[in-house]
Amino acid sequence: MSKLMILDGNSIVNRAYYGIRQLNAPDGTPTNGIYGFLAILQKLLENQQPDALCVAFDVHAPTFRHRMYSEYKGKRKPMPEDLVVQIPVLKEVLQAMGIRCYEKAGWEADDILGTAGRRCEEEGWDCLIVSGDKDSLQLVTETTHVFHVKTRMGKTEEKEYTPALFREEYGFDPIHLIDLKALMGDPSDNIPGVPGVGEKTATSLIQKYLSIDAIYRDLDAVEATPRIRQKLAEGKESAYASYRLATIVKDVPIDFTPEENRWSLQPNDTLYRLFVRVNFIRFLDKWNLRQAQQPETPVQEELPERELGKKELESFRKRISKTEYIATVFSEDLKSVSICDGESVYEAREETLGGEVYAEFLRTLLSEAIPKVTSDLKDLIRSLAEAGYPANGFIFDTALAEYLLDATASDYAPKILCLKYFQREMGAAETLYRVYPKQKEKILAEQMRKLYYEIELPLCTVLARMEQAGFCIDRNALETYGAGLTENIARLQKEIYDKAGQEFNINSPKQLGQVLFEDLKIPSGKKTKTGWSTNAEVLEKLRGQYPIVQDVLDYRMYAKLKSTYADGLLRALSPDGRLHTNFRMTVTATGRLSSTEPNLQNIPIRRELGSEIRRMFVAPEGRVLVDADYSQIELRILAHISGDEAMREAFRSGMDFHTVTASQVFGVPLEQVTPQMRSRAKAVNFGIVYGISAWALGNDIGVSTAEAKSYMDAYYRRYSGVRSYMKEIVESAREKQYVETLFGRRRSLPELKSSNSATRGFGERVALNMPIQGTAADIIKLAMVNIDRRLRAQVPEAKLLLQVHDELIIECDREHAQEVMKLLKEEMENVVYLSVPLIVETNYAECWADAH
DNA sequence: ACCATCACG
DNA sequence: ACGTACGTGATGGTG
Repeated sequence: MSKLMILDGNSIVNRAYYGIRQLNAPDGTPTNGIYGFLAILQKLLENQQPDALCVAFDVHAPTFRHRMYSEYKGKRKPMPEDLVVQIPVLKEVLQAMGIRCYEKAGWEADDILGTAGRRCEEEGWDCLIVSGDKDSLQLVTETTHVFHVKTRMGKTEEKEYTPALFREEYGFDPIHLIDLKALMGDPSDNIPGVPGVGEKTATSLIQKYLSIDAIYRDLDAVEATPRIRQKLAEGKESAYASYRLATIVKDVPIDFTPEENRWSLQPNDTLYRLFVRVNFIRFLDKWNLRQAQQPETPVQEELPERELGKKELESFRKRISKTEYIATVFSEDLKSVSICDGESVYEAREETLGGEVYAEFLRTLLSEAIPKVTSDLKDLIRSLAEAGYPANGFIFDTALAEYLLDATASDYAPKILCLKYFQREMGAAETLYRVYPKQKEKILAEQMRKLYYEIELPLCTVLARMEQAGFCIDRNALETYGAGLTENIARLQKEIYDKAGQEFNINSPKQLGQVLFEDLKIPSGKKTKTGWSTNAEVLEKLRGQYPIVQDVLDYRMYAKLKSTYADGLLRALSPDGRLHTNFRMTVTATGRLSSTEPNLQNIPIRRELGSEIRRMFVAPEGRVLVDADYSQIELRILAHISGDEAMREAFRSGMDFHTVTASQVFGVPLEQVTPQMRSRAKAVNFGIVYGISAWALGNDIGVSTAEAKSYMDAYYRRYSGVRSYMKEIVESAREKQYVETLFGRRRSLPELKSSNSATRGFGERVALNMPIQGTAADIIKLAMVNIDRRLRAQVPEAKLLLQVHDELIIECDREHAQEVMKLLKEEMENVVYLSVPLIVETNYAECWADAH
């Protein structure tokens, strides 16, 4: 049998809009509703594979229901403005996809869904109604199912309602949903129902009597309290009116046949251009859309492409040494490179030219004299260095540039940039050649020259060297440590099975939740999302009362250390006995680096057992590790940019900042600050940096929201400059749609325009946090560039190994340790002058644990 | 592919 | 009435 799928357009786009984060087209118009709609549609197409497809929309006009009942509100609250503007674009997209949209003045989308369902039944089709609205469940029959989509706690839940499933949940047939609504009403639509009868009463009445007709046929026989019977009697008219309002119409006068909606996706140029325009690159790939024709206004013909032969090499060398710049794109194995000089695209291959000639060609190409643009420069420098080629003359990295221009984009590959800048596709080398001048102009116009040319670009070389150097690991010690963990895991596993009286997979939160909170009936295992929450915060509270919970906590700790660290790091260890991480420069929204394969920025330290792992991060014989870390850099930056004199003074005094804060917030002399007061003050300080709410703070330190609020009020009284700064930065962000660091790094904040209060709240917290976290990132990056330069001149054997956001680790010969510590402290503390001192603590030892 | 969890600053 | 810290990455389980 054929199947038609019909979507309730307004309700799905609403779910989509609230379900995903803010998203904008390059021209700044919001697109999250459309994107979410298409994401839902794409998933549905994959799972349901309908033969026919269409969408129903509400029309903004009074319906027969309004005429029937003047108070009728129609669908819920008005659509937010930044979703309203997306609807025409969504319809444009649907049209380009060849999907029919139905709407009819005087009826709601629900009525069109009902009509579609009936016509399908008449024609012998199955029908699947997709909606985020429960009203349409009254339409469920054996052949018409309702696919209900809802978003809860940030995730989407989907359910396909059959008559059986509906009965299971409600206890009566789908058609009687109308009777239920007739009794209980619907405040959001202003359907009155029977005053005084709520959901519970209404549900049990309908379960027993099925319909309002049956109830009113013999009201005196209805089993209910006299009071309820009285309400029912008084509300009879209202109930029948509500019944009519709640009934979905199944014969809207529209032309509709399932047949006319037969559908499969036909890629076409209009759709392609539309997706490029709104930057839906993901769907281009997912739906295999390719440019079919040349764009109507071609930018320029694509450049001719040819392979370089041996004989041409000499003249080619001369040619490129005279051009202003060229773009180069290397294959991953470096065995070929394509080059664009603005007139042609050339391909040089080791295979054709021969190893010797190709190598010689590369050496020329990589000289300082030939200015080159590329993408992912840091990775290229590292690959080239590992193959024995020094890389010189790279003047621009398009991915890195775009990261400064748009820090929250997810992909900076040439292909993506090409679509973004030229709305078409071309070869990678040609893309880089053409994108470079445009990006450079923007970088300069946005005052990012220093950030780009003096921090990010030079940092590529520094990071490439750090990755290549790698961190030396004591393999034997790590293996022994891992074996110790294994023993403990086995012991705890046995213990847990014993106490639970059954065997199960402790690593499965689902099974664990089942065992703890259902089988063992441990109480207050509240907090559900997709089941029981079993995280450390929850278990911590039950630990004292239930020995098995303590075992689970221990088990978790050992299992984590074993899988991620002991086994994970050993797996990543190179034959040279070192861990070579990959620093990623274009990932974070704030300007920080990230570290992968392996991540060396999250090696344990907070707990004793975990921090043992840092003993296995060592210096080779005769060498030491020098560790330097900024003390309270983020709070110092806050003191600087907020201009708060009290806070600045606290840092200038050189005393422990959290203690000073505690003394001021709790109004006691410094020497009377207790450890608990200090720790609470510390939490408040952190909260301020993150963009605090009293609720979250209270939750974090285990006091009531009211108490947390009193701390915050005291904090703001004492540091009033911080409060006014926080106000100002959010205001400025709202106005400019972005925030920036001291060095001019930006993060755009479309979230602040959202009509969704949660999204807006997020935007506000980001506005508070990004300038602080980002400035700290800028500062340490600049320090790294300077340190690297000085080390190479002054202590060439010393090597930077690792950066962990506010910490640097260097490996050097033991006899240079003092000199390196001095150099680090000097460079890090004086990299920039703020209104408060930057303080760096240094230390050295043979392993990371002792050096920190 | 996505979630829950947990490691870090 | 709701939903709540900021920024990351790796792992094992699950559908």
